[in-house]
Amino acid sequence: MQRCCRVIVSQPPVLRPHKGNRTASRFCTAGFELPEWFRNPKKDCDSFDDDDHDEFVLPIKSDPVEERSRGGSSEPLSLRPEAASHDEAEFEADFDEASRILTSCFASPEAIVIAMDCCPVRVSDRMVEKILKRFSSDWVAAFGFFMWAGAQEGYCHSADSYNSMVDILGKFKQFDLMWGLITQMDEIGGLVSLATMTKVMRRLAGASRWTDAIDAFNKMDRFGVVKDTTAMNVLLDTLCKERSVKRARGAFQELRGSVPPDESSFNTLVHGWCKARMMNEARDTMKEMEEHGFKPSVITYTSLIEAYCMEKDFQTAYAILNEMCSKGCPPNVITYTIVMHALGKDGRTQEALDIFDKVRRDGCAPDASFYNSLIYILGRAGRLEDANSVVDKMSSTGVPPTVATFNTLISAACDHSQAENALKMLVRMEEQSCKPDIKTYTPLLKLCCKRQWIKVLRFLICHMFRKDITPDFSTYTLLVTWLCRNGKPAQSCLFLEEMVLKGFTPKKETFDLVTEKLDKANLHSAKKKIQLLTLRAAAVKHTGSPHLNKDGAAGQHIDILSNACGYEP
DNA sequence: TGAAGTTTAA
Repeated sequence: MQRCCRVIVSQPPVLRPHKGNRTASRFCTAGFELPEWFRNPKKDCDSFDDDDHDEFVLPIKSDPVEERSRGGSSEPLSLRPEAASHDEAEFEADFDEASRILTSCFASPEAIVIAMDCCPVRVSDRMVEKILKRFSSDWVAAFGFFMWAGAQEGYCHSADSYNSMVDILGKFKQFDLMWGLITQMDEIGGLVSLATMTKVMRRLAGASRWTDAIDAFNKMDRFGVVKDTTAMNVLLDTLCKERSVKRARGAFQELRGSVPPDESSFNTLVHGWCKARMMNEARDTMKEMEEHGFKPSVITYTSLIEAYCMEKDFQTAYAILNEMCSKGCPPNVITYTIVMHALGKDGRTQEALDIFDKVRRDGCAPDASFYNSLIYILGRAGRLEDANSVVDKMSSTGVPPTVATFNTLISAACDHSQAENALKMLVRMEEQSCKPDIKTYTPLLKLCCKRQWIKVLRFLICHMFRKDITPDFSTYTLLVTWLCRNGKPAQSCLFLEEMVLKGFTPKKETFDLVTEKLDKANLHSAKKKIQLLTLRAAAVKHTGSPHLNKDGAAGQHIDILSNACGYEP
């Protein structure tokens, strides 16, 4: 029913059964294995004392994060703040238990339903929401749990839970299952809303199924969702954001007779043209907007300015700024952020800082994004001290730093090889109860891969999991490619396999790179596995499932994959 | 996430 394959990455393969986990068999090789907490994050990190060659030592003895991760301090390893009550403790225990089961490799959502049936987890809306969030990058786990929960007595999924599930299935292009769920929501009655259809349209368009997205809009009244201006604007925005402004225009022309456009409809289209750098069309849409009695607003002009900034045509951008002032439509903090940021990115640091002064002179209140952009510019110019002092300035002016503030500082520190400062920032985030996201970790992970700091890499992945953050497609790609480029092809393989197991389809270049490096390192059996993994990835793309299925091609490849390495599934 | 702006990144 369940099985799990590991890539064997060295010669000869050393088969080491996984200690203490009944559900996931795991095999590894000398030197490196994906740590236990990679699969089962709630377990302690116990693998820091591996004998990796690792030049980097975490710098500060008193670093609370490090101490905790080693599990060696007097402070107990706490995965979360003290449970507030008995109920809370029970909830957390249930969550851990469900996570433990779902972290194993399962053949299908149905297999998860069977496994979950033996587990005394109490279902609630909150539990479902939390599990779906935690497993939002593993649709089989998420959907298996969702189905199991929905079958529990006395529990019915909320509209929000359905919407989250719809979104996850859409993200992994499981459109048949997604529509099945919509039908179910409709049959229960009244659960399909514009929020649901928004997710459907965005996921379809995101998968380049623009026509399907338009069809979804057209048939949404069948589910009781009104095709009004708001709904039309969602469709237009979706098509524009997903690289099809021309289809947006087409849909707009078709719908405008029955659905009255508003200012947003036009601004969405103008922004779409600007994003596509089709400035004539953008200006035409602005004219049309005026014909409909809507005056171009600060949003409209800002879209234009952004497009010219992207083209590095600062001359025109400045001209529009002046035009705005003369038309009585002054730029706001967003407009200035765009201009300042583009200047900074283009290396015109002083000009960018002049904008900062202008904003202060104009009495336009900077917000967090504006400050974050300033931090980015200073960091990029190597002025890390100044960048750090902006944070103090923010706090003193009542604009608290955000995740992006810290992420930007971490990224700047990493870019300037200040790993210690970057890691300290991670601690500071914790102190300030600022929840990291995936972007917090990417620069750090990249730096570790570049420097071959395998232990720190593990530490970070452990840290991520404690925060309920799982690698996404680009993080996996980053790990695989950077480890590979920096003399760690074997380790890179493990992440590549993990990636495929999670249902991501790596790019061909990623496979090619890994194969080439394995070849050079004479890791023949690993290369063979990667080639089989390529087939598996192709099967995933074809069947949409990374997991075994009764008749699908993926299943066969797994068998080959297992047999080829000489261990039992 | 979603009518405009900030952090990663090939």
